[in-house]
Parts: sequence; structure tokens; C-alpha cells
Amino acid sequence: MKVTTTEKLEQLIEEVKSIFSLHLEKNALRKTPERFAILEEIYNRTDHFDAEALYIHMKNQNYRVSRATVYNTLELLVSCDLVIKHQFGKNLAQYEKAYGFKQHDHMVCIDCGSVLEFCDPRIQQIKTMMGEILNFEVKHHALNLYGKCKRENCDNKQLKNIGVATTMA
Amino acid sequence: MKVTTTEKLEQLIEEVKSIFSLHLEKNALRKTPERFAILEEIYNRTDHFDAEALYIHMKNQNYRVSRATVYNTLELLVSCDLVIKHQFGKNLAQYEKAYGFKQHDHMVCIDCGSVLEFCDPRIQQIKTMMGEILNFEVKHHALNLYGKCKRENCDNKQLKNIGVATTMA
DNA sequence: TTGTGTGCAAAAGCTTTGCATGTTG
DNA sequence: CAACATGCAAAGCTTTTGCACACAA
Repeated sequence: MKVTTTEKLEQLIEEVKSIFSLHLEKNALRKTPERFAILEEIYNRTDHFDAEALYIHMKNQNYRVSRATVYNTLELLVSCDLVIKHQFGKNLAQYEKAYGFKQHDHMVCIDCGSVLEFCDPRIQQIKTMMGEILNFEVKHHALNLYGKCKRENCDNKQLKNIGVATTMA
Repeated sequence: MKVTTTEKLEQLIEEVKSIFSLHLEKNALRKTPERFAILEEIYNRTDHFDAEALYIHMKNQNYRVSRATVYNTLELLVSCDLVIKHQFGKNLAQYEKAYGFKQHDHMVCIDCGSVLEFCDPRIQQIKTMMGEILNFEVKHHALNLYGKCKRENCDNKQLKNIGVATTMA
């Protein structure tokens, strides 16, 4: 029987909802519809996004939610590793879904702001070794490479919201 | 003849001033006393600092300077690689002098905010390889490892200004 | 029913901008 | 002396906070 991409995504969403549910129970936090709606919204997105974009998008779908709750829930989701928070060199936090995707790092174009992902096993080795040497328990990391992409429509201007490749062409 | 640490620092400061001077000339920018005073102030500091701390410190020394000029000059210095700008996961840019110091990366304690530095040659290999694979001209990078330090006076609370080891004990 | 979570709006914090003034080239 | 840089204060943006109300447990 064929399993479509949509079905896979729905399965993934059910899975992360269970995980989140369990996390809320464990920490005696409430299972509010807003929290699950935000989680679902995030996992239906592709690429990176900021808190305001998430808020606006939910508003546009006529989902009644406040910025405070969006920020609140994002923090919760980061704390249980369902979402990763990034700072790509701007004073604007970018977020990304984390569960079921290979851990990766980012290449950011300093002209057009486009972001590509890559994996390299050496970063894991560095984390382990430096943790031992410096006597730290390393929890996570951020490796961003900044440079100039060679897209022909790279606009050689820093966009205001460091964005997402698909929103910029 | 003995060369003291202070003398070395003064030499270094003269050197970066020349570099900055040349950069200003090349770009037809003006050599104002404020710009050189800020550069000197930065190279007299140790560790990491934010724009406000730099501003306050100059004010305390009765140097008349404005926030606008501080931000302005910091950007200039970053653009000619005399200063590096960091974002250690907070919405607050941290800066660091860059000339004459080995390039390094950072280990940040998620509890007390202390920052340690380390070097690892593998990061250079990753930059080169990923630049080729993704067709980017890599200009710089940021690798931050986040974890828990094992200092006995690590206060297990996130400080407001991710700071500098020496200001926190 | 109890108290945590939410929405709204105001406040806070960092950074940028506009405009009059000062100063470099 | 003309253009650029500075100082000051106001504005801009993202994020946090306070408070009254709603609703999950």
C-alpha cells in the first residue's frame, strides 16, 4: 500500500504531539489547544521562521492566539527538543522543527540571506573532545558558515528578515 | 631588552590603528578622534563586551561619545575584520577584538553564561569542504557549543547579559 | 474549584534613524 | 566650504511582563 508524503507528515505530527503531551504531563503543565495548534503549525511549515511570521500565519488562518502564547510555547518546545532556536547573526530569533530530521548545520548567504543546510560528522567529534577538555557537559551547538552564494538572483543586499530560500526568489 | 606585556599591547594598538587608518583612507571615510578612541578602548579590554558596556565605560572615563557613534564604529570595525561580532543565543550582540589573536570558537555555559574559547583545526576543513560542495565563498563562521560548566560557583541561572568570566565570580 | 495559561496592551531592551551641529579633507 | 560624522533624542523592532479573564485538571 502506498504511503504518500502527506500521510507521512500527518504521522509525524501525531508522533510529535504524543511526545509533547508526555512532556507536558511529566512537568505538570496543561494541555491547552493553543499549545498543540502551534506545534502543528510549526510541523506543517518548511524551512526556518521567526515568531512573528508564525503568529501572523496563525492569525491569517483565523486562529485566535496571542504573541505571548506563541513565544511561550516556542520556549516550551525548544526545552523539550521539538524545536531548535537559531540566531543567524541578526537580532531576530529563527526557529525550526527538530524531531525526525537529521541534525544539521547552516550556511548563510551574507548578501541575500538564503540558508542551506549541511551535515558533517566532524562537528560531533569536536563537541565530544572539547567537552572533555574544557570540562563541560555539551548539550547542543550552533555552527553557521557565512559567505556569498553564487545564485544568479542573489540580490547582494542583506534582507531584513534572514529568510528562507523558497520565499525569496 | 625586556618587553613588557603593556608595551606589547601598546604596539598592538598602534598596529591596529594603522590598519584602521588605511581602511578609512581606502574607503574615503574620515579619521575622526571618536573612531580611534573606540578602537583603542576595545583593544584595551579583555574578553567579550556588548555595545552598551563599551559606551558606558567610555562615558565613565569622561570621554564624550554617543551610542550612535559606538554602533557606527563597531560596524566599521567588523567590516574590516578588526572586531568580531557574536550572538551567543541572546538578542544582544557581543563583540571581541580580532587582530593578533588566534581564531577560535566558543563554549558557553547555559546556566551561568561564562564563555570559554577553544581552537580546533577541523572547523577549517569543514569550511573549505562545505564551501566547495554548496558553492559558497565562505567568509567567516561561528561555532558555539552550549552546555553546563562544572564551576562550583556556577549559579545555574541564566544571567541577563551573557558575560565575561571575569565579571561574574 | 483552583490556579495555571491566555489575550491584550503596555513596557522593556537593543539598535537604528532624523536632524541640527560640528569637523574633516 | 562642502560633505560627512557626531550627538541627542525619538522611533523601530523583537521580546517580555502585568493583569483580568478563561479554562484544564
